[in-house]
Amino acid sequence: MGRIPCCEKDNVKRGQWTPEEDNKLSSYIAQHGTRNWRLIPKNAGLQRCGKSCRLRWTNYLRPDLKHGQFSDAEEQAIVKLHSVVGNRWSLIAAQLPGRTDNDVKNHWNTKLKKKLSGMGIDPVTHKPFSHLMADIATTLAPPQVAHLAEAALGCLKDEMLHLLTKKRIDFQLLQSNPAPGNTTAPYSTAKPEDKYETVEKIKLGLSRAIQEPEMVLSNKPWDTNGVTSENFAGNCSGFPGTISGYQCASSFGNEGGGSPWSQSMCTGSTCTAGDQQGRLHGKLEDENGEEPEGGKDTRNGSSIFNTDCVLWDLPSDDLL
DNA sequence: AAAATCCTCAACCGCCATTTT
DNA sequence: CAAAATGGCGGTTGAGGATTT
Repeated sequence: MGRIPCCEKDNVKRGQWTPEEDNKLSSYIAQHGTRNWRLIPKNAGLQRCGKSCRLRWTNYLRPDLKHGQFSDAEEQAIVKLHSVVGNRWSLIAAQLPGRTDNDVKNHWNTKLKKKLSGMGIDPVTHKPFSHLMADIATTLAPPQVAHLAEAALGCLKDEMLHLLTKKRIDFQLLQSNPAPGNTTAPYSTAKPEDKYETVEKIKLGLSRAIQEPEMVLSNKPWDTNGVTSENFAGNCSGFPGTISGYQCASSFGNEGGGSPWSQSMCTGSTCTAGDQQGRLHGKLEDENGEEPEGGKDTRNGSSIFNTDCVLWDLPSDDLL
């Protein structure tokens, strides 16, 4: 019945590969190829699981792999593709010659996610955080929106505190040369207790917003009283700090008024992962070996955060 | 200079679809 | 057709180097 196990689990070496092991594996594969991973470690004289050998080969030893820094074009491609297919690392890596899914995943998790967050863009949806808040706000009643707004501002404040306390020297320089009209230094005296308080406020605000189900309105206009998207935005715009041009106020309740980035990457409800995922798949099916449009597009020398970037324009009948 | 913290990335884990027996 | 292995994938972990305190 079935097939024999790929390896004896308890007689297998784990952990980092040594240069000797790499040599054995590389030379064996150079001679015999990668037909059967179960047999490869045995035949190559390695005390490794076949799966471990496959990973080592595909992620590190393959001669066609690129090692080293990701270029701007590669980063831009990853961000674009991620906005279309999400965490489908193998699909994304397939569009980046010489990069593995593991490379792409690691780079995303350690660098690109932070870059996007730092710009005020949610790395999951690729929408500005302000748009997400507006989306949520439209489904909540005014009291809940107020709590949510408070929580959101708390989050931003907390993030600013973190940045400012980490980059103390920069902040001190800023204080000695305050920007015109900005005479306040709201975070200069921030104490750990303040930060803790903020976190507690966020938790409280969010839980209050969530724990009022009876106040949720269904398709009911609620902006005649209390907090509206506009005055929520107004509150937000009062926050001393916009992130890379993403003014909270300019995005709220104004789909067309968002950033160029948001327009090109995800424009409100038109950004549906399933739809565009299919488009990518259609592209991957292309067997003529030509570089996809997205690939060319990413090599135009523009920066990763170039606001002119455009998603692939592919036929919608190529859906998955 | 030492300790603590952060960051990167190779490697592993577990799941799922496919393949093989 | 069923059972079990394989291959592939995304998520997670942890060692070790870098940076900060």
